[in-house]
Amino acid sequence: MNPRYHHGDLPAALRCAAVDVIVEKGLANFSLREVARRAGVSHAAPAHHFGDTTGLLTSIAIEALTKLATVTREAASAHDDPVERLSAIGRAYVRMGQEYPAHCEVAFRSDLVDHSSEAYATAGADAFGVLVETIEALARELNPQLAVLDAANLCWSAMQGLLVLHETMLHKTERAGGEATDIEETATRFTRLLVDGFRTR
Amino acid sequence: MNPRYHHGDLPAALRCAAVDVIVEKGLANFSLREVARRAGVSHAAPAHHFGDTTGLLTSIAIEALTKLATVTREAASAHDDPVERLSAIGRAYVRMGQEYPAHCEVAFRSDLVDHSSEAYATAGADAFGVLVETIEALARELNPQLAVLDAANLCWSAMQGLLVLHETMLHKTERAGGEATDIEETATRFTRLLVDGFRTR
DNA sequence: CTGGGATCTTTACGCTGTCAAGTTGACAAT
DNA sequence: ATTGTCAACTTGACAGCGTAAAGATCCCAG
Repeated sequence: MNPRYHHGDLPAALRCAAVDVIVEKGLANFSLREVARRAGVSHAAPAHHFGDTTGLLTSIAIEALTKLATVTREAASAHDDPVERLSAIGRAYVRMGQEYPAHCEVAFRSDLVDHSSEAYATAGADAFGVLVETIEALARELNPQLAVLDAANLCWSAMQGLLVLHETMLHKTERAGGEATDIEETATRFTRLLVDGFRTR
Repeated sequence: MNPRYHHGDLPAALRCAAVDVIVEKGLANFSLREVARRAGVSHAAPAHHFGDTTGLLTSIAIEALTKLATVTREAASAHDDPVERLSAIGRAYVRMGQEYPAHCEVAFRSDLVDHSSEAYATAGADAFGVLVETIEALARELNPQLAVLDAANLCWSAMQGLLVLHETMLHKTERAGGEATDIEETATRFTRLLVDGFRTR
């Protein structure tokens, strides 16, 4: 269509290459030069578009949050019952963590992304909005006095924590001779515990 | 007492220097050479003791988990009521995240620490044990059918997520014109929600 | 007092991010 | 048609980094 200098859309190509690098070599061994190499451009090209490693990773984080909003919104729309909706959102969250590990690894790393970015904030707010809406519906139906924002933050924290700690949890149960648990099932059980609480009812 | 080559205990000195570097320049700009410089030794000395960046950071992660076990155990022992105990553990967890940010930033970063380390696994199991014991007591008193392991994992995930997301949460409420919330208070409210659930009782 | 192993230093190499300066292409005004 | 200008890269150079190999220094066992 509109080929610019050498590429159609170099920033997007660089984002893809970056994701590949992260998946293959890990975030610790990530390098801008390697990214440039894979995209077939000179080593300084990324800096021109993103300025910085932080710039490139922030761009990926924004992609991640945008996709997260889409995925959870879809999952939520498949159910009427708010509890089911919440459960579906949780599953969608951790499923995305499996399907796009690089994106999710970057999304909330405050040392790697530019938190003052406007686009990052709005994308995050959008994704969080899906959760808040669902919990508002849940509150309307099950508990008008529920502190909606706290509950939403707790859900988010729980799923985020699950994503980060799942590997550790697996190692732990493995050591104890237990059976490996699927992360989506765990997310479902977490949701049930969140809604019902630890006490008997 | 027993000064070896140049130091009394170089590995410990290196760990301290590493923590300082992380606090000052962030994990992203961490470098072994800088650590060596601060400890007053040659740039290759760290490698001799820890082999690798991963080795040094794993060592710090083990310190973190050990301290976490101590801190939460202390906090728990101050209360009799298991719900209060759980709440105190949560507060202790996030308080440690504030007091030892470098340690906590490293502790669960699967890309930076060696998960196959024996010491790391046992330290983690010890810290987790405190939580499990408390929740077992809670289950005995409030709900014999509670899935203790799930509940413990959920608590851990929630507090870990809170630690990671708290900065993001602040940015969010700030944008919405809300008041800044203390992380320990948030942890307390999270615990209450976890125990009571989202439904009315 | 004499080896030998542990602890650290020195030297050297390739890779990295960053900066300054140059090159190339597209397009608008003249 | 030429020129000017701007964006999109490339090229070259530099200091800092991790790592590995080889040398120096200390401690202690025999």
